[in-house]
Amino acid sequence: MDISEVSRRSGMPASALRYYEEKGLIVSLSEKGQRRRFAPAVLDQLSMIALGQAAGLSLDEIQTMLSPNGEPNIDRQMLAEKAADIDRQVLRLKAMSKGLKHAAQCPAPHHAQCPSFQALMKAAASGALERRWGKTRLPPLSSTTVDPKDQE
Amino acid sequence: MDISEVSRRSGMPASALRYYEEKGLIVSLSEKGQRRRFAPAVLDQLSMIALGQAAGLSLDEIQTMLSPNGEPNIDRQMLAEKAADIDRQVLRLKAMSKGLKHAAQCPAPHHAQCPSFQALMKAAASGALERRWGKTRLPPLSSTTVDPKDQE
DNA sequence: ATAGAAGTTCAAGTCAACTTGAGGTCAAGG
DNA sequence: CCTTGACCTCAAGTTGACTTGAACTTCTAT
Repeated sequence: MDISEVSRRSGMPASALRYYEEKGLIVSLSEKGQRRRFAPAVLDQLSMIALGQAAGLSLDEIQTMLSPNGEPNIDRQMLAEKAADIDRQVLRLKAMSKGLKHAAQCPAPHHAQCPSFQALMKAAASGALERRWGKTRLPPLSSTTVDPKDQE
Repeated sequence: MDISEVSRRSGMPASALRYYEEKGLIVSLSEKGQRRRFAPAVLDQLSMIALGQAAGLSLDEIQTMLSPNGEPNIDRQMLAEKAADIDRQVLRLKAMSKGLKHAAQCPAPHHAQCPSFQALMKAAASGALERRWGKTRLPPLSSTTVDPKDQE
């Protein structure tokens, strides 16, 4: 498969594929300067990458999970920790979703002043604010926002 | 309260507080060039900001949710969409957590080759890959990684 | 054989959410 | 009075994951 086919089938832009290869997350056959050719298995790997990203893992983390390199026990440890992180994240997200759903149909003129919204959020916030999670930020996660140039 | 007290009580660095004020997420009393003084309510707002971030909202989105400005009905709509986004994200995260937990104690030498891991991941990936979520990326989310300078 | 579509490399740009640094102000304590 | 330290502003730097552009090469189809 050439890069355009992989791009088409995976949904990822060719530039991203080159970037992943440069980072060592995927491999391509043939020499440098020549056109890349990919084995079909690369599609599975791209699924894994996308999934890992959806779960909040960095490319570096995904790489250590997928590549057959150094200590394998550190892996297991790390995986368990990541799973725990994700579980905590799930709890926070559930609370937030609940709060947002309430706010979406709350009769109060402005939800920042709505007492029950405040109560929900305050409950949810305990634990969210206690510690700041290093550099951990969450992005827009806008499924509904599809800016036009993405469609090109 | 002066900025250092807000910083201490909220856990956010002073630089972030200035940044939030510049962006219009919080307000301070007194003139420019003078030292900032904050009303106690700012702590609640900071909780909301942190919580919104934990739920994957951008500062811009948080701002439109919190500020008493333009159309209020666009708000409701957006809130409901965000809640739905978050629910979808929860599903993906649960699948990922499950997969990771399995991988953490899977007997296969390398989980990329473990059949049941692959099955789990493949199931989870359906939907994660179908569409790419605009520019949506997820960050490290490392609760366990506390780099030393954060403690300073 | 040759146009042009599609590929290549490498450097530089982008974006969000901050942080860091330089240089300046101001109030209080010794 | 003068130093110290907490504060101020404004500009520039950081990080991760890519994207974009320029300049060049290589397939593919006519």
